[in-house]
Amino acid sequence: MLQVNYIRENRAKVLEGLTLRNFKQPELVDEIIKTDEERRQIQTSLDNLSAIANSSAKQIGELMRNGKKDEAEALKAETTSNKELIKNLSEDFAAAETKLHSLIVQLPNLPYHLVKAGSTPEENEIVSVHGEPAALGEKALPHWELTAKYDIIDFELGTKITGAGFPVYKGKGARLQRALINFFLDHATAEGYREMQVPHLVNEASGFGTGQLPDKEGQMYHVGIDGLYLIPTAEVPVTNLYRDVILKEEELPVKNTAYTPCFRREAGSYGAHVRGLNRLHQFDKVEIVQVVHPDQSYEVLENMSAYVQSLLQKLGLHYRVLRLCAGDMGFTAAMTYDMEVWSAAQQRWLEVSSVSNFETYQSNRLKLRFKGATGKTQLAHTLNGSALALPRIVAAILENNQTEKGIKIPEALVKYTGFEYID
RNA sequence: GGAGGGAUGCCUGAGUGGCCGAAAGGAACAGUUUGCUAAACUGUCGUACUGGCAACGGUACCGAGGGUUCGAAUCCCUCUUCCUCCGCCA
Repeated sequence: MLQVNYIRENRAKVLEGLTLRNFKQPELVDEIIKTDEERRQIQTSLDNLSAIANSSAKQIGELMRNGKKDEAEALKAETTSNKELIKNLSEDFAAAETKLHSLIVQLPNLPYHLVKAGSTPEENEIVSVHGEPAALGEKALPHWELTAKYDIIDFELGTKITGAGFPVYKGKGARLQRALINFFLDHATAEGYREMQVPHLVNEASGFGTGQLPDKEGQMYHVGIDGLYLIPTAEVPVTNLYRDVILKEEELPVKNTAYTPCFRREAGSYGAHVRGLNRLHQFDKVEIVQVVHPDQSYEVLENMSAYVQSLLQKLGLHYRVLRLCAGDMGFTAAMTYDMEVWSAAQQRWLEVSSVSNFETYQSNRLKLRFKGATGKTQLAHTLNGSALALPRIVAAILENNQTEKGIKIPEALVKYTGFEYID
């Protein structure tokens, strides 16, 4: 959520940023400024009236203590008339705040200056490409055939238990999942992230804090009876750990990592592109999250990107790094790098990680601040990234590493799987 | 699930209708003193909105939301959460 004061003082910049994003309702900005103006006017009147009421109440107390009952009663009568006014103004004030909030929540984050205009995935910038595509013969199979061939992932079985998009991992398939989770977690820990285990269901306040609510309401599974949501990513619980927290400056940067399953409704996406492991309703992911000093957040973003890339390199995957264009970025991000691995059998790039700097967009919602040497509290910057999301990594490993002898497990992973081939 | 007891500032903890944005102690920070460390002494020490060029003010907040009252940390209602006991259970 953008800060009202910032919007008020930087109207032109805000509009410019929104335009870059192709934001459809720039008129919201002026509406926000206008509502804020009203809000402040009401507050001024309300504060003045309250000040009078407070001093009257004090006087009445004074008079009572001195036994001047008549005078006290007279003053009481006078004050009563103010009450109605204060009550009305308070209601107006609350209404203005609610309105302001509901408006400001509709504005996405502003893109960082390096982010280019654009609205479609095709307009994303390719920052770099690493490795070579695996050279596969004519007989190369897509992963959904490989998983059936080696009986390691069962999509139909999952359908019976739950529905489409909830696969069952079997034997070496299950073991591969566990190996990847440990591999990612071990590396994150070595990189200085603290491993956390967090709830997989979150309340509404948490959903709001990281920006899933109210924007992406329909993307999350909702446990209505308890008012809870299944997490679409560990970002939600891990970042919300710091909701309503004022950190000491020396506690920064905060670096946490967590493995969680992720649940996404993915309403309305069907077809060839979502076959197999390409898009699931439940999948596993290791996430890295940082809370940092505003001066450092872009440096940290680069570090996180480099870290994620180091994982892809260790797994021997051909990948590329994209800087998302303004219109393709998530609502809450100021800058995002996507990492995509090459799926040799499908002949397409698969997104396996998204690393973003949210600047103060989340921290403003979360009230996540730090107190600096000057004693001033200010909003921290938050960042997070997948490191990594499993299904598409699995898809790429299966497809790119298929051989006559079976699926060859990447060298770095063998000590985690305990086997070299899936056959 | 049932019964009872709590929730106050960074921490401990006082406060049961006005003089309380909140005692006291501790921690932390700054300074004085000191050969160094320690101790002692002095000062600072919540958040947010808002008025003002500033100096300096105003308002709100004592788990959350409502209510009573001229006036609420204090009384009433609802909710959340923690603790103790009972029941159930991985």
